[in-house]
Order: sequence, then C-alpha cells, then structure tokens
Amino acid sequence: MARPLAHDDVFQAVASPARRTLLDKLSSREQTVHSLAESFDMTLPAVSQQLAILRRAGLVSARRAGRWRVYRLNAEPLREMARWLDNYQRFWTARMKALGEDLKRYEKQDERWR
Amino acid sequence: MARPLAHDDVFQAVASPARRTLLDKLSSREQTVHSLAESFDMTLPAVSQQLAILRRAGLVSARRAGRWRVYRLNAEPLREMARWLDNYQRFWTARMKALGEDLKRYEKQDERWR
DNA sequence: TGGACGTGTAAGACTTAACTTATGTATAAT
DNA sequence: ATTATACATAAGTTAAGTCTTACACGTCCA
Repeated sequence: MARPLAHDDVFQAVASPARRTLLDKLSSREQTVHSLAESFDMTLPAVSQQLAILRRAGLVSARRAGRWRVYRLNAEPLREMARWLDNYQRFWTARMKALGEDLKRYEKQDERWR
Repeated sequence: MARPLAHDDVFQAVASPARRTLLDKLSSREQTVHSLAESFDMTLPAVSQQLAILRRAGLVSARRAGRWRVYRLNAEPLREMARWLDNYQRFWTARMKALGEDLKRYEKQDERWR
C-alpha cells in the first residue's frame, strides 16, 4: 500500500453532503461520472474531483468500460465509522431512561443545560 | 428553534479527529474545559472553540458550576449518522458473499478495480 | 486518421476551517 | 476591593477545501 489506510479520511470524506449524495446514488447501482453529474448541480470536473476523494478514502472504486469510467460503491470503510458509533449507541438508549432524573436534579439546582 | 437542526453539522462535527477525541473523553464522564485541554496538545481557547462547534451540532451541552463550565456528552444526534450508516450495512455483509464471483468475472474481462 | 466524447488533472480564485494571541466577563479567593 | 481563575469570544493568520476554466489523454466513430 502506498498510503496507510487513513482512518480519518473516511469520516472526512463523508462529511460533505455532496459526497454523501454520491455514495447514496452509487448504492443503488454503479454509474458513470457523466450520469452522476447529470443529477447534480455541479460541473463534471467537480464531480470527478469529489469522486477522487471518495476513491482515496476507499469508498468507491472505478473501472474503465470503453471510454466511460464506471464507479462503484465500496462500503467496507464505513464499518470503521459504524464501529466508532457503536460506542455511543448505549447513550441514546440509556439516556432516555436517565433523562427524567436529570431534569429533576438540575432544575432543583437551578442549573440549565444548553 | 433559532436554527433548524442541521443534519450536515453532525457529520462535519465528527469529521475532525480532535472533536472525536473530545467526544470520546466526554463519553466516560463530564468534564471541564480545563480538564479536557490538559490531555490535549491544544491551547484552552482552541479546545473551547472545538467545544462550541460540538455544541452547535447538539453533541454536547454545558452547565456552569461555580467558575467552571462542565461539558457533557449528548449522543442523540449521532443516531442520525447511525441511521444513514444502516443503509450501507447490508453491503459489508452482502459484499463478502459477492466478492468471489466479482473477482472471477472481472479477472476474466481483464478489468481492474482500483 | 481526424474529430467528438468521456474523463482526469492542473491552475487559479474564493470560501471555510483552525489555530494563536489578546481581550472581556463572571465567579471565587484573599 | 483587588486579584486570580476559568472560560468565551474577537481579531488576525495560515492552511484546507471546493469550485471554475482550461487543457491533456485515451477511446470510439466516421
């Protein structure tokens, strides 16, 4: 591998709404750059650049098909995100139960959460 | 609400390694800014600014305690991320099964995925 | 073989992000 | 009251990100 698989890149790649939309589109079927750019309010080079970022993050792969380039989703790197999120999943179940007590406690102390 | 809960902010807030570390630290216990800054190679104002971003994304809340400000994790907005990820989870199970066939097919056609 | 098509990439302008230093504000301590 | 502490915020600087335009390259077609 030329570059160590950069953990951060996945989070960062997915931080952009445009790139998330690209991934969403590719999740239904593999597509050419042209096809992806059509359904966007972006020029083709812009889309191509975003795809390059996704490619570096390992989230998509591309193959040549004639003069087209067909992009395909590779969801594997998202597992890392999912794993990270798993550590927090307990909170949005536990929190629900604790919420009532918290409210009572902090209202009494006149402390406000914001 | 002054601002509609910005969906994008959560993804973007979590894109920064520093902010993820802050969340990780807060997941064990609520802490003051000073306490958080100590375990970081960042100045206190820098930490404070990152916390402000997390606050805007709804990922942390703060209360005053004397002259301290105690920050607390609020994992709720991460549910949205988890939901988005759920749409992809099927790939890293399905993909495993399909991988063998894909390899055979594309090797035969001399198409390389990169 | 020349031209159109599909795409990648380079260069530049513009926007946004992230830090540092400096200043302001509220609370606590003396 | 004055000073110190804990933090937020403003201002300024530098780095990153994202677009557009222009151009290069490979592939198909006439």
